[in-house]
Amino acid sequence: MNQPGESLRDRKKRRTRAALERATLRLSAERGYDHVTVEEIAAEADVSVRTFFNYFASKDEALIGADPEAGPRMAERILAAGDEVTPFEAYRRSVLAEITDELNSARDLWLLRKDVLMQRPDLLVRAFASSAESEQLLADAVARRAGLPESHLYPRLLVAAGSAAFRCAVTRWALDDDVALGSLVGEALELFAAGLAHVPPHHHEGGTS
Amino acid sequence: MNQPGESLRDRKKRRTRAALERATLRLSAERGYDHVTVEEIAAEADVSVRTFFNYFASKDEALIGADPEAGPRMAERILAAGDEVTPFEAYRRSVLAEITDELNSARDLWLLRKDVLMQRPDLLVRAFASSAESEQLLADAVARRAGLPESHLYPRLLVAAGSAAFRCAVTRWALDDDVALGSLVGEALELFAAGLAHVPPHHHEGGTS
DNA sequence: GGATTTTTTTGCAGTCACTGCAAGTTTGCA
DNA sequence: TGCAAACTTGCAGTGACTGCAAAAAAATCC
Repeated sequence: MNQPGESLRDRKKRRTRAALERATLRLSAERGYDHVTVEEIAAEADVSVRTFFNYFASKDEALIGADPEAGPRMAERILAAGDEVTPFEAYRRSVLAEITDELNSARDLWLLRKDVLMQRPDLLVRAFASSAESEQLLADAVARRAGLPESHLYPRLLVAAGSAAFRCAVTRWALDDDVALGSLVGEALELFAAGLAHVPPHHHEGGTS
Repeated sequence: MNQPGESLRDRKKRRTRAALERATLRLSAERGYDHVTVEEIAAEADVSVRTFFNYFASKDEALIGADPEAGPRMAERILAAGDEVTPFEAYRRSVLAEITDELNSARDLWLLRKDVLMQRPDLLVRAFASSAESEQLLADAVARRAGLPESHLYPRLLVAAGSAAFRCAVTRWALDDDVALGSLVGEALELFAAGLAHVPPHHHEGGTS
């Protein structure tokens, strides 16, 4: 009894993971991240505390809810991009694709996340810290794609810039959501592409660019 | 009894802080960051555990040993820069100045730090997370300097890029220290200045590409 | 269907980071 | 010298996180 797509086991795991993520966000948005214990989260999701830690290495990780497959998926996309695009472009597309998918499939979670981050902007930085291994994976992919040695700064820097772009975009987005998160990430990457040396013009007011 | 420079109290505080920082690094380099307890660090520095936490908000923070005055100092420098330089240039100079000073006054600590980070590269990201408030301060300074509204992405992005540059430079530096850390940070900032859109050439002699 | 093997969940005991509070101690200042 | 402010300390407590071994559930085999 093993469907090609998903076994009962896999389905249950997905559901548990999702429940824990949602519980973390719901409770944190409601009464503040550090007024919520893992015990309460686990209770809300109807599993034991120990199970929480089988799914997430830390409370922070549950907050950002990083998909463990996202890293490999993005690396895949970077390497699969045709030779006609630059490494930067390949990376940019993989980031934007990932974010678009994520937002489409879990918009409600991001709204909760926004509430939490508005209360404590520093949590975003902390939560991102857990994605360190993932960064290494992506940097290697970029290096391969760009034909650079592993020791070169560029791949690491590009990936770190992507992280930073996302982080800043979310921070900005949490302030007021006139603009779509996806657009903000795109805008940030655009600034990195063009170079930070020149100050961008500031075409503001509700421009949903 | 109050010298213009430093009171007895100030001197003692500096010494205690330095002792704690050094103890954290020495023990961590020797037997690994998470095989060292705060209790041991405090003992090595001859203070109580409680005092450790009066100086550092977390064990991570002691590892990076961020100078609490560094943020304000850099912000100061950014705002003080003459009008003939761009905001980017003002920021770059403040970063490089800070790093040069830091390396000159605490090179030995950075060598210990290198040992620790070689064992666990992810610690760097985590340690940087504690500098979130400082980032806000710098971003505000950049925004003022560039005449941009606080909501604009650019200032935040520039500061985040600076963090990333430093982070990547240290990571690279920890691999092999043929190159000075200062130069690597400079190089990284250069890449950001020029824009990540084009792949940098890799001027390498032993090119095992 | 039932036996067995593999995976997942759980409870439990323990470690350790970190916090608030209420002394105790040291330094600054008049 | 004596008082006030700043710093240190111990203590008790909370809560994140871990390893381990047993229970429960699901996939596999006959």
